[in-house]
Amino acid sequence: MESMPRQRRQKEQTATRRATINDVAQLAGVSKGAASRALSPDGGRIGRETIARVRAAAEELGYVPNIRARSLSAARAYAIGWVMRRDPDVLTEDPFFPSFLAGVEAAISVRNYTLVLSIVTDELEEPTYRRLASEGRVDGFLLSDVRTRESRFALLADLQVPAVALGAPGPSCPIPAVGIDDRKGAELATEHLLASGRQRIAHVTGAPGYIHTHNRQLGWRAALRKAGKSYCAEGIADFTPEGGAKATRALLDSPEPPDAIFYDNDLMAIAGMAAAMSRGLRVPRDLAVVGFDNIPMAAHVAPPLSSVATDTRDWGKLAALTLLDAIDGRGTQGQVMLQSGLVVRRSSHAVPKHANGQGGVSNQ
Amino acid sequence: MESMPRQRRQKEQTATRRATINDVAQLAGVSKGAASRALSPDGGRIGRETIARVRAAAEELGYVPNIRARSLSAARAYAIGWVMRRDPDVLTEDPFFPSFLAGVEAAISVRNYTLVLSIVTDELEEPTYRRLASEGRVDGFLLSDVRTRESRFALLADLQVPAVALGAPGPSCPIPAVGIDDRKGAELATEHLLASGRQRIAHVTGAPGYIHTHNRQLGWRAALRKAGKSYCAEGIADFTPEGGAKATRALLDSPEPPDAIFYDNDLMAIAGMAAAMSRGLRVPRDLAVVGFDNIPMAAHVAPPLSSVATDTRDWGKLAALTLLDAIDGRGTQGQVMLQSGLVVRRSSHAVPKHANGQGGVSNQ
DNA sequence: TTGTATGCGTTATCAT
DNA sequence: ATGATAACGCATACAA
Repeated sequence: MESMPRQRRQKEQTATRRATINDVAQLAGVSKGAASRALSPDGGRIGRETIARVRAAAEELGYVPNIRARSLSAARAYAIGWVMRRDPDVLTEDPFFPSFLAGVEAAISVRNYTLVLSIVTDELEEPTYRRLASEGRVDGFLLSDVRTRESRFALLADLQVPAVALGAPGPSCPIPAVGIDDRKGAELATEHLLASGRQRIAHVTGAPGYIHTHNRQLGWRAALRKAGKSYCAEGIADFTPEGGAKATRALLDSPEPPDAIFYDNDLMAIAGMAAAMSRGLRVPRDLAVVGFDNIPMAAHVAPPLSSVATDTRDWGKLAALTLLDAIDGRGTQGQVMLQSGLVVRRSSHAVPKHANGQGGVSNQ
Repeated sequence: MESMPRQRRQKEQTATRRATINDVAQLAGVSKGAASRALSPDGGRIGRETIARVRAAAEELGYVPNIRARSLSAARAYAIGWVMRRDPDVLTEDPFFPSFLAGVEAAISVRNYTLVLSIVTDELEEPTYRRLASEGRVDGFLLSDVRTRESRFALLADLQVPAVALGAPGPSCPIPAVGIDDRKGAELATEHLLASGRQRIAHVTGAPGYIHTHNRQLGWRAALRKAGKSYCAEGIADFTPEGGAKATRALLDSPEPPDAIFYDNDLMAIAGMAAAMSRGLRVPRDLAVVGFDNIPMAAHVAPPLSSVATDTRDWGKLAALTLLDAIDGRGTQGQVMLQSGLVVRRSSHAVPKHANGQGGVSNQ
C-alpha cells in the first residue's frame, strides 16, 4: 500500500471520529452536495423525501457541521470580537460585565455565533484589533468605552470590519451605536436631587475622555442650568472607588462644599459616601448621594444608594443583534438609545424642612 | 464570458483582498509549499536565502496567515472556551472577571490563541459545551465554579476535550487544576479574628455546592477547632450582597450572636457590615468583619474591610498556560494551589481590652 | 432534483 | 532544498 500520512491519523481516531457530511451522505445514499442542501436551513432545490432521509442519517450519526470548514468556505468566522482596553492597575470590578455578556450571548448563540473576548493594555489594543480582523478570527466588533477622540473608527474602516459602538457617540459616529441615554440619566439624577431640596449639587466624573463620561457631565449641567443654579463644583475621577473617594474629599474640602453629589458610577458613590461619613457627615442629611449603574450592592450599603438604572442585559442583546445585522450587510446606520430610570433609595432622601443640615436656618 | 460566481466576489474585493500565502510565494518566486516552510517558525528544511526572500515578500504584502484555513488544516481551533453558568437573576458584579481575564489573555495571546466566552443559564450549560466542542470551536475549556458534585468531568471526557479546573477540587479530580488555596485563606482570616480577641466567630458562606465554598468552610472550621472554640454559627448565603445581608441579620437575631463574621466574599461582607451597622452595631467594636477577594472597593467602604487577597491575574495566566499544555498533550496532571494573603483593615481591628463592646464593662 | 467538480488557504507529504 | 499535490470539511456553480 502507498504511504498514508493523513490516513494514519484518521485510523487512530476512527473509533471516535466525528461524522462529516460525507458520512451522512453515504449513509443516506446521496451525494455530498445533496446532503449539504438537505441540511441547509433554507432547503434549496431538493426533494422532500431526500431531506428527510438525509436529516435522519445526520441525526443517527450525531452529525454536527464543522465550523472550521464552514468558516473557510464561507469566508466567515461566525464570531464577533470584543476588545476591552483596561489599565492593569485599575482592573476594578465592572458591573457592566456579566449581565451585558449574558445579553450578548442570548443574541448570538441562536445564530450560532460566538464571542471572542480580549482584555488588553493600552499598547496592545490596536494590534489586537488588527490581529483578530486580519487573521479572520471575527466578523465584527463590539466597541466599548468609546472615546471623545476615537481612533478606532479609522482603524476599523482600514480593517474593513463592521462594528457597533456601545454608547451614544453622537451624530458624527460613522458606525451604528447602541447605548444608554447617559445624558438623560444624569439629568434625572440631578433633577431628583434638586427636587429633594439640595442647593449645591456637585458632580464626580468617571475617567475623562470617554463619551459616556462626557454625556453624564452634560446631563448634570443641563439640569442645573434649567433650574437656574450656578453652583457647579466638579471632581474629575476615574470610575474607581479610590478615585471617587479622593474626589469627594477634595469637594468637601472646598470653601463652598456641596450638599449633594452625583457620581458617574456606583463604585465611586459608595466610596464617596464612606469618605464623607468618615468625616462625620451624615448621608443623606448633610450630603445626598446618587450613583449610576444600580449595581446589586447599591441596595445593600448603608445608607442604601440611589442610582440610575439600565437594563444592561437588553443593551447587550440589542447591541449584538445590531452587529449581526451589520455583518449581514443589513446596515442599521442609526443610533439607538436605551432609556434609563432612577432608583431612589435613602442616600438621597429629602431632608425634612425642620432639619436641613449645615447652613440651614429653620426651626419647624 | 461564462458566469463567474467566485470570480465576481474576488473581483470586487480585488482592491483590498488580503494577501494569501500564494501571493507571497508568487512574489518571492517560489512554490506555495516552500513559502509555507519559510514562514513556519521552526524553519524546516529550507534554504536561508529562500527564507529571507519569502519573509521579505510576506512583509511587503502585509501577509497574515488566515487562521480559518490553518484551523481546518491543523484540525485545531486555536481558541479556548470558557462557559460560565450564571443565574440571570443573580448576575452580581464578579470581581474575579476582569483581572482573571487579563491574565488569561496575557498567556494565550502570545501563542496566538483566543478566548471564546459564553455566559449561560443552567439549562444551556451542557449544550453549550457540546456545541463548542463538537463544532470544533475550541481546543479546550477553562472550568470555573467547580461543583462538589461535578457532572462536567464526565461531559468533557465524553467530548474528548482537555480542560483545566479553576479551583482546588481535591485528589479525585480527573483533570489538572489551578486554584487558590481557599481553605488556607479562610483559616488565615479566622485565625486573625481569633488573634484579635474575638470569641464567637461566625461564617457566612457562598452558594452551597461549590468546591470553593466548601473549602472556605473547612478552613474556618479548622481554625476554630485548632483554637478549641465550640461556637460555630453559620449562615448559608450565595455570594450576593442581598444574601450576605440576610444571613447577617439571621445571625445577629440568634440567641447567641457572633462578635465576628467571616464572609466568603467581599460583596457579602460589605452588605453584612451595612446590615449590622444599621442595627446600631459598631464595626469593628461590636462586630469584626473579614471578607474574601479583596476587591478594590474593600479599601473604600466605612470601615475599610479586611479581606483575603489573591493575585487573580496570575491565577488566570497560570490556568491558561496549564490548559495550553494540556492541549499540546503535555499533561501536567497535578493541581496547583496559589497562596493567598490577608489584608488587614479596620473592620477587624482588635478591640482595646478596656473597651470591648456589648457585654463589656468599659468606660472611656 | 441530483451528482460532480471546484474553491476556500493552509499544512504536510511525496517526489524531484 | 524545493516544487507539486493531496487533504482538511463544507458550500456551491454547473452539468446532467
